[in-house]
Amino acid sequence: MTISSSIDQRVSLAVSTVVFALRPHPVSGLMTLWLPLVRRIREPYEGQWALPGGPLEADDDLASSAQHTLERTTGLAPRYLEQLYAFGNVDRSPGDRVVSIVYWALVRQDEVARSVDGENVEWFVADDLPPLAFDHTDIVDYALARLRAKITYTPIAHAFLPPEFTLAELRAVHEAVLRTTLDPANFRRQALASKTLVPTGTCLQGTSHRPPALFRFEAGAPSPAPEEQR
Amino acid sequence: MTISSSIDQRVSLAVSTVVFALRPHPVSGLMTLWLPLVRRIREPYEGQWALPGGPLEADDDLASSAQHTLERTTGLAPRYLEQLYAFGNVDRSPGDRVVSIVYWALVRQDEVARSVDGENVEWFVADDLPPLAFDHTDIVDYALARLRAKITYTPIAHAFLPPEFTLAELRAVHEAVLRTTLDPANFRRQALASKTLVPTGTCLQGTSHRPPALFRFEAGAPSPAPEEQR
DNA sequence: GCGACTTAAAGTCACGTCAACTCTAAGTGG
DNA sequence: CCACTTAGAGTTGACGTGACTTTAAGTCGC
Repeated sequence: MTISSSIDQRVSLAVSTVVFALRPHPVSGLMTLWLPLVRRIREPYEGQWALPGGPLEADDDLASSAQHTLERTTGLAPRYLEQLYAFGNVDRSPGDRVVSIVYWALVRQDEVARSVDGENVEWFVADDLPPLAFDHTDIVDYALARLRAKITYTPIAHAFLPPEFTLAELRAVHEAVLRTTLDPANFRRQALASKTLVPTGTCLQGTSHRPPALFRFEAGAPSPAPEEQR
Repeated sequence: MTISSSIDQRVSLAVSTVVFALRPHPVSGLMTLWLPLVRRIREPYEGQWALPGGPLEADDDLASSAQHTLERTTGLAPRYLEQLYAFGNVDRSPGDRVVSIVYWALVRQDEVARSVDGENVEWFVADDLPPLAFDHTDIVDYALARLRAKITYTPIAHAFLPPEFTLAELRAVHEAVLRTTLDPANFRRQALASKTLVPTGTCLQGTSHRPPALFRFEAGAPSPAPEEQR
């Protein structure tokens, strides 16, 4: 950056977001990762599905711009937002060059309901997407890999959950994201060892069978600064 | 990105690089991380040190642009280059807004010699820098953290070394980067267990005392794609 | 009210990894 | 030939983890 000179040729700077949410799979009924896509209303790739995003806004930081654009196009307000990568290859977009700074985000289930807008926003199963515009398929694959890697060593799963939750619910999130089954006893052990869980002291009532204890996440900044990446 | 519109307000897109090399510390003589800085010749921050970089080049991908700019300003051709982060807060630069896509790079010792250009490029000890222009101090701190994290779980240390090297040399790189001493026996064990080291069969001759075996790194793509991040 | 059933939560055990340390190998120099 | 130095192999104990077992605490059916 140092020597900053203005851009002469046509280069657009865009901000897009890969948003993940958990919903039951339509066929299997299992909890599955979904993400919202926006139908393009102009060339190139008119009519195809693409990640929600838009041009960088003048008065907004990068993350704010991602949030605002997301709010405007899909009505979503994610609980977790982190920069993913900057994609800027010359040939990634026909016509003018576009450099996209891509974020990835997590939203709670109940947020999903607020988002169903018009016909131009739709949710898809993350591992079974239609062909996407631009290089967005690669971007989603990368975001999926990041999510799956990061959930194993950071407490981001809580972004999918309500403030209070049981260990079984937390485990269900991990199982859905990672597409595996996890041993309940072992999961409990290492979840408690991580020290980020605080027992509320209360138990979830009204369940059949033994009532599970409720937990809360330690009040720590869940906002991902550059520093905390790996 | 999806809806690409051109940038109307003054927004510059720059590409900068944090370059690391290993040289002996001037006082202690220990191997230490150094990095090249460029003296700014215009406002803002005229006269101050800043990361090498420049505006995104029209016909280059992001990484290529970083490489070319680096070559032009410092004469360096790094052996490892990976995207670090995109910095784009509104207030990070006085005057026109600058979004910087920052890379980090590793160069071999012998590359350092080729780089000493004019008075406007100088090498500094990475952990003891003068005040830098813009938010470049934060950027360097972040890059340092990334390097130190990544060297523990990826074989990037070879970017500092000649094609053939001994385990002691490899360990010296790790020790210099992490600023610790490492147990030679344990380091050997896990270095060999990682399967990325190939013994050349030969030993380094001419040393006092027992000659150490020489190793080579497995011929694998050391180019960092988005995929291989953590 | 009692047993069958289900999930929560704690405990056990074998295995693999790793840090700390010791021991042997293979050279050099006096 | 011995002292010295580094390379490299081996040993041990602590710890984390996967697979599994056991006990706790509730509901439901009869």
